[in-house]
Amino acid sequence: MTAREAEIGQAELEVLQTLWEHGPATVRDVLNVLHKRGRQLAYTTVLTFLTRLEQKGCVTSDKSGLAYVYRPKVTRDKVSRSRLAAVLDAFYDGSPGPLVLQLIREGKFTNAEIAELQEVIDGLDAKPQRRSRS
Amino acid sequence: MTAREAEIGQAELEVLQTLWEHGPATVRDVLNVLHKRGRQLAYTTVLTFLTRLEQKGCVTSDKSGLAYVYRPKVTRDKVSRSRLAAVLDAFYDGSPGPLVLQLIREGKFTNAEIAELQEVIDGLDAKPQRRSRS
DNA sequence: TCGAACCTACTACAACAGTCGTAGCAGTCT
DNA sequence: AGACTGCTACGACTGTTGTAGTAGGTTCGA
Repeated sequence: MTAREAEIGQAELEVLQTLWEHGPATVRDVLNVLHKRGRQLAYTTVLTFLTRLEQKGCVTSDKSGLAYVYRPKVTRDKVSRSRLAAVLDAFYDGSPGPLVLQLIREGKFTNAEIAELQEVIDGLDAKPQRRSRS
Repeated sequence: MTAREAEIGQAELEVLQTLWEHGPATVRDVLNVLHKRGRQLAYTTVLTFLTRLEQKGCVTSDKSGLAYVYRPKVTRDKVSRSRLAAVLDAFYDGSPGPLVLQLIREGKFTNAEIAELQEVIDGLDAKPQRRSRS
């Protein structure tokens, strides 16, 4: 419970994402990335988000040179896991089967993904009750 | 965009869930269900949530008899879809493959689910580029 | 018919999220 | 040294969410 990832807001998350993607960055770095994406924000707004993220334990900062450099303290993987788990608990009774079925029904998977999935699943040695190849 | 499901708060969602599970209900009905679950809320709090959900277009109400009866206007399916899509977009680049792989890696699936999944996937006629049977 | 029980409408308020402005400090260029 | 530029600290404001109280109407049984 080091970081309360659950309480990362939408806009805060955007900022955190740029850190995950681009590594350690200053406020201005983040701002530039966001601007490039068409996200118009004030410098101080980004600063606020980074400060709040730091208070929440999601990033650290150290002053190297002129400005503070922020770097993520929680991994993207961890946050995604907990977000996914939240949706899973709220809507799929915590079990991922129905979730995947829904994704399949919606045709979200590309053929390539389905093939890959097939491979991975076959690779799992989970009760090989109906596997036809070894 | 009839209903802005994105903006349903956590507590509001709890209320909406009871409507999905128990069908049309009055404020008191919902309150009873929640109390049974150990969720202690005031009557007026539930009323507030239902009122807000109605403003957001997520439920409808009609006065049949003494009290208003609320019924869901958005389906659970629709909301779960949009929630899942949000996580998908934010963390998995919109493609569900990696998401499922993560679930598998975490061992979230039971063996039975994996078997079922296998079945469903095999049943899909997705460019059978590596299917070995049938 | 009178009171208890129940219902809704309205109001309130704290916390948080999103957004930014101002003020002041530090380094830099001329 | 003075002017610029860039950075941070702090405060502020709005809207939303979670939570609830109060006031006033309606219904139903005694």
